[in-house]
Amino acid sequence: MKRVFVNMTRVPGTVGCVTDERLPDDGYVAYGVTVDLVILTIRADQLCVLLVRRGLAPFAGALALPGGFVRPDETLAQAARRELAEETGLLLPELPSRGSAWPGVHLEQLAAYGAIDRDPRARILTIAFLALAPDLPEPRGGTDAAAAEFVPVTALSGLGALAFDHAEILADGLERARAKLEYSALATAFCPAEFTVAELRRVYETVWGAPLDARNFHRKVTGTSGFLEPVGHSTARDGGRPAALYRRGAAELLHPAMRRPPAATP
Amino acid sequence: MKRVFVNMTRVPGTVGCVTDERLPDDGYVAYGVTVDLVILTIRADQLCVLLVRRGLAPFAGALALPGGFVRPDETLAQAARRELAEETGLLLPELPSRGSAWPGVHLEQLAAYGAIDRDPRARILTIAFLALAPDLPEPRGGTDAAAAEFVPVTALSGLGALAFDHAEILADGLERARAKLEYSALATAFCPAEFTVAELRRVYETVWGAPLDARNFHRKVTGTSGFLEPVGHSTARDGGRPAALYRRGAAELLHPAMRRPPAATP
DNA sequence: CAAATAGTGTCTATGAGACACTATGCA
DNA sequence: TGCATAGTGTCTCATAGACACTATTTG
Repeated sequence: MKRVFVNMTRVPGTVGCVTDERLPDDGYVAYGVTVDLVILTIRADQLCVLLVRRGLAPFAGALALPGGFVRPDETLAQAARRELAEETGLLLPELPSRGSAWPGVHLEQLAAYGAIDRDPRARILTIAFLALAPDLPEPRGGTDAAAAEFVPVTALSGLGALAFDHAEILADGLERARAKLEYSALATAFCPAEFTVAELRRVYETVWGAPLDARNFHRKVTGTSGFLEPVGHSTARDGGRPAALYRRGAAELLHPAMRRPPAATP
Repeated sequence: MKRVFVNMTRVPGTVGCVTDERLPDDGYVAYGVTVDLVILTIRADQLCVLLVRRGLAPFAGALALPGGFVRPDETLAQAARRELAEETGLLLPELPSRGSAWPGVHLEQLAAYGAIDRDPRARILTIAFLALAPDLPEPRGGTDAAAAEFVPVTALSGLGALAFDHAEILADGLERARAKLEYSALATAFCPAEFTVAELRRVYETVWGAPLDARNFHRKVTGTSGFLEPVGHSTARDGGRPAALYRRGAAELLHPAMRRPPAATP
C-alpha cells in the first residue's frame, strides 16, 4: 500500500522543500503524534489492562489501548496524564515531567512506535506510556472512549487482535512492568496507600504469574531498606491473625532486588 | 514565549478541525519528528560520544547529538540506522526493526522527548536512540554534520551546554548504557569481533568509572553461560602471558548479572 | 633472572530458597 | 479446639569479593 503524503508542511524559518524522494538536510515533514496508554491494575487477583472499544474507523468495533492526539500546548507526559484522567476519572495534580507519581499511581514513558503503516489513514507515531494503579472505580466512558473496561490480560488471546499495533505495545508494557517489579518498588503502585505484606505478595504473584514463598517474601521485603515503612502497627483482617500495615517507603530502587522465579507467565 | 502554530494540518479522511484550544476527539495536529543518536564508543580508555558542531541556527556553533528528520518512507529505527551510517561512515545491512544488531554495533531506542519549547523554531519531537560501537574510524563529516568528533564524556562539563535538550538525552543514554552492562551482554558491543577478557574488563571499568578485580571478573564472565565463546585458543599479546581470545556468545541477558560497584561515575 | 599479564584456588560473608516452628486472630 | 493467616528461626546452597598462588610470556 503506497500512500502519498499530502500532509507535509513547511515551517517558516526552516529551509527545505518537500518531495517524496529525498529531503534536504534541514527539510521538515510533519506527522500526527498520539499517546497511547497501557493502564494496568489488579482486580480480583487478575492483572487487567484498560481497553476501549473503538467506535470509529479504522478498526471500528475492535479493542484498543486508550489514547489520543497530543495537543500543541502540552508535553508528551502531560498528554498522557490528560488521557489517563479522562479514561479513569481520576483527577491528578501537576507532576514533574518524567517518571512517577502521585500517591499510588505510577506513569512512565514506555517507547515510541513508528511503523510506516501502523495507522492505515496516515503516518501517525505514537508514544506509549505505562501506568500502574491500585484498583480503580469502574472507568467512566471518557470523552473519546466509546466504552472502557478492564480486561484480564490472560483473556486477551481469546478476544481477537487489538487495533493498530496495540498488541505489541501491550506486550512491551507487560514485560516492562514484570521486569521493573524485580528491581524497583513499583509493586506498591498496585496497592492502596496502606497495605499488608500479603497484599504486596499477591501483587507480585499476579504480575509474575508464579507463586512465591510467603515466609521468604516477608523476610525479604521487610528487610530491604526503604521499601516498606510500617505505619503504627494498626492491622486489618483477612481471616487469620491480623497483619501489620505498611506504607511505601522512600526507596525507588531495591537493594537487593527481588528475584523473579524462572516460571512461565501465561 | 508563546508561539502560534501555523503548521497544523488536516488529513483527508479524518474528521476534526484545528483550533488552538480544544481539538475534536479525532482531531489531528502534525509535528516535526527527528531522531537523535547517542553514539558511544571507547577510545584510549575513555568513554566517548559522537557530537557534531552545528552550522545552522538555532544553536549555531554549539555541540549537538547527530540526528535528523524522519523521512516519510522509513520507520524510526530505519531513520536512526541511516543517520548512524551517515555520521560514522559505516555501511549497515538491513536489520530487524527493534533492538540489535549486526556484528559489533548495537542500536536501540532510548526514549521520546517532547518538551514544548525544546526547539525554538517549531514543535518538534525527537526519538532518541542509543548506539554502542567498537572503536570506529574517524567520523567523516556526514551530509548534515558540519563536523563530527568523538568527545570524552568526562570532558563535557567544560565544553558548555549542548544544543536543545541534548544534555538530558545524553545523560539518559549514559545511564541506560551503564545499567545495561549489568544484566546484558552489551559490553561486547564496544569490543572488536575477537577480544580478550582483559579488554572486556576495561570496557566495564571505563563505562562504570570504577576498577574491578581482574581475577573475580575473569571467573565471572567465563562462568556465565552464553556470554563468551572461546575462539580456538589463539592469543594476542599485551606485554605478559598471552590471553585467550573470545567472541561474543549467544546470550543477550546475563545470568547471573554483573554487579556494578557502588562507586561514583564522575 | 625480574617484570608483567593471564588464569586458578580458597576462604568468608551474604542472600535465596526450603521448611519447621511460633504467634494471634476467628468460628 | 481447630483452622487460617502472620511472622521468625534455621539450614543449605550459590555467588560476590578478597586475595594467595600458579602459569606463561618478554626483556
